[in-house]
Amino acid sequence: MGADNETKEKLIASAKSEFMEKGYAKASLRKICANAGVTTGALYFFFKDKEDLFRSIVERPLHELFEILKNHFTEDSELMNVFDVYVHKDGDHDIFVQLLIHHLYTNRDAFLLLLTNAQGTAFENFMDDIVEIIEHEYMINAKNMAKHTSGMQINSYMMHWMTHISIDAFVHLLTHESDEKKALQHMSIIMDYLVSGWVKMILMPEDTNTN
Amino acid sequence: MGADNETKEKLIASAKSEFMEKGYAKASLRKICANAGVTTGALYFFFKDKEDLFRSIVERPLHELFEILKNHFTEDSELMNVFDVYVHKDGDHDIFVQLLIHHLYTNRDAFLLLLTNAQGTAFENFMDDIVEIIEHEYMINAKNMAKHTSGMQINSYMMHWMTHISIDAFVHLLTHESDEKKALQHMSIIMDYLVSGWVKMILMPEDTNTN
Amino acid sequence: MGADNETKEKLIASAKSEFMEKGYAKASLRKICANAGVTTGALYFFFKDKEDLFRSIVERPLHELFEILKNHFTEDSELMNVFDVYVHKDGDHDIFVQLLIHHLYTNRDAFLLLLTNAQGTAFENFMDDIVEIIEHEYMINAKNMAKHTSGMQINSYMMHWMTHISIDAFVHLLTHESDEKKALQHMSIIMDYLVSGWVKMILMPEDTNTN
Amino acid sequence: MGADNETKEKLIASAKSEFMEKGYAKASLRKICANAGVTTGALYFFFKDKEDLFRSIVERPLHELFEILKNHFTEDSELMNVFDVYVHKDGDHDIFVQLLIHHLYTNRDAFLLLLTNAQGTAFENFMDDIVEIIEHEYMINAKNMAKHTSGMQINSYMMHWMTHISIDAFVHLLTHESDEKKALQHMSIIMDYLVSGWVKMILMPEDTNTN
DNA sequence: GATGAATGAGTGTTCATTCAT
DNA sequence: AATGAATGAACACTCATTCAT
Repeated sequence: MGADNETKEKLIASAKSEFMEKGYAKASLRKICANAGVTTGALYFFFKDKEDLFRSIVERPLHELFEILKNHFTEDSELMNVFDVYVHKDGDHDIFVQLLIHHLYTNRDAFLLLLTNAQGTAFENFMDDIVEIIEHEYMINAKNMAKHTSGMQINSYMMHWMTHISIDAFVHLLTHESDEKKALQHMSIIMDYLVSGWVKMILMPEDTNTN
Repeated sequence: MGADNETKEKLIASAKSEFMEKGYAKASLRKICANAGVTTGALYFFFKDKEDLFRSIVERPLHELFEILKNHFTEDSELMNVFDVYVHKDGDHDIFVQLLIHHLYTNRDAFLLLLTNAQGTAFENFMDDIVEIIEHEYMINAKNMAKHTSGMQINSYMMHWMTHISIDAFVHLLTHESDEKKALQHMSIIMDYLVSGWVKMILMPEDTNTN
Repeated sequence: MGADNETKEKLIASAKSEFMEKGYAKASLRKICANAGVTTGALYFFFKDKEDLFRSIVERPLHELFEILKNHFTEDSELMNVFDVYVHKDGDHDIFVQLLIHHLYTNRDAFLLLLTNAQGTAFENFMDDIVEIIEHEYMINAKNMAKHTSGMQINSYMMHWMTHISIDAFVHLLTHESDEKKALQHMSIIMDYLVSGWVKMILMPEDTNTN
Repeated sequence: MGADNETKEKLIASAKSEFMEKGYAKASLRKICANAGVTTGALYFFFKDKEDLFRSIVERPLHELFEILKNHFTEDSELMNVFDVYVHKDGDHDIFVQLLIHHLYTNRDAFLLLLTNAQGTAFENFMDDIVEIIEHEYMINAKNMAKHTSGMQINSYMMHWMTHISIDAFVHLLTHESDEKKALQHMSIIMDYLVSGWVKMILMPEDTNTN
């Protein structure tokens, strides 16, 4: 683990570019090996199979992403910010976003792979999974809000969509802006817009008719 | 002879579900034929090749979508609505959205295919293409706005992102809400939010430093 | 038979050019039908199978060729000309060659097909067959000659080769000279050369060692 | 590792006989593999594709043939022999023919493949190519001859035909005489006959009318 | 006479994977 | 730690042919 094998590194580098270029399903292990200058047998010494190779590329960045998310969401009352502009502790939230973006950009290859070339792997629904997790966290707070606002209930489609575009904002950044500094500037503007959305759209008048 | 061929219909139905399940690239023509209860040769009587089979499913709905877009965007000053809330002719725009959603929902299978399972076909960048077209239309008006607003210029990242989430709003609807009526209700809310975004985010202070 | 069917004619014309272009084996019945503007079923109304279609093109010219050869070789002592220059009745032989060439050129398509694109059909050894037939005729006379020339025997390899290049002279003509008149002029020169070969090379000293 | 691979040898042997029997186009890779006792995948480990397999069989013998031809034709004044019987250095020419025949017979399989079963490969016009090359060499000398013979010009059809049957003489040998020793004896006789043809037929009276 | 539809076996080729060495 | 060889199933696609209508 300390002295990582050179062949393994070459294989991973070669795999990254092949997966990026062709997508997981159409990527050829033969070509990955050929470009790494080794034979197919070598690959199978280091990796169980094709999927394991893919996993090896994205696993650590992904794990660390979940760590970052976990840390953020377990800080009490943290999520209130999102809905309650008055108590919006800008600093805290900004630090989280900054951390997130930094992590995404230092592992940009891996995340681009996950987001756009993972069809056929166990990670093919990566973005949906993240959305689901985040949405669940947000939901707790949304329910609190609804409880304190008479005659209003959660509009769950909007909950879902807002979560979706919130995550998607990061994805779009990663795929369209290669400079991390600019990415942060963009995200600052976008965050304000997203917060306004959370405030405006999450609640709707109670309606017994709505299924 | 008058009536459309039954085998062809069965093949298309079988293809739809195979493409949906596996994606274009991993879909097996053998399985499509087997599920349709015919041999592989039969498929090639009706379709030139795999891509032609895919195209047969999405072509007409796609063509009609472009017709709808073309009609909308060639109506003069139409696009001003998006930026200028005062002259927002709600009715007109609503009719357009209604038409669009109706078209998307009456051809839901085809559009889901196009949006999520077209990797490997000529349509694999379908959404990006649409975004590009729409963005180009919006850009004309954005430039007009910028001209009349001293000290401000277009923030092109926001232009792009707003276009992206505007289109994505329809995509999300299609993939998450199966009921057309509810889809319309959702979209009405979302549209207001999107308009607010166009107004707030498209322009930024002129800055000669920004590249 | 009198009023030959138009579709059949079109099929034959289309088949000719497809066979010519691709050779028998790689020719596609589908394409032949498509170019003739009919469906595959129509072809099978007129022809038993692929080989029958090919046969229909070459059969009559081939049959007539054999008639011409038969007529020529059953005229008594005819072949002596070839070996005995003193009794070489130039006129007769020239008329035969003229007739032969005329037949070959009026059915050039068919013979080119037979000679260069019949691989895979019953006619694939067409030229060898002709060589064998002619050689058999020549052999009778060669044996006569040998009988009257003491100490000499037939060199059967040369018999075969001379027959081969004699036939091949016509083939080369057909494939390299499109003008019938010039073909005749060439053949006149060639014939003299061939006759000299027959005279010089067919007999060799008797040798009991030769197997 | 040192010794050539056994499977590869078996595949080549199997391929030779399949190509010989069916011709290139109709030869089945599956049957070649089955007869070699391996699976189709194995073939693709050693050869890029069907054509590469064919090439592997004929490439070396073909290359060496061209070497032999090149060496022969770059010896100065060598070609004059063919036309000028007085300076005909029998010995030299005989050595060349001997070499040629030896090469053809030690690689008989490959050349039979090239000559009779290469339709569909890059080598399908092999004989025509050789004829063209040789004819070009001969033409240089023929033009010299014509220059020194007043009132005479080259009969280019005869040039071409003589080259053709000269090459064809070797082809006929290869296809009809399996014994190399006898082949040499035959060729000795044939060569004399061919030389007489070159002398007699290549020139014709100048005629401004001939196109 | 001819069509339109369908068959079923065949093609060359690529793939992820395995394993003795 | 890595190679070279081989597997066997799968792939998209083409073919000559058949046959009810």
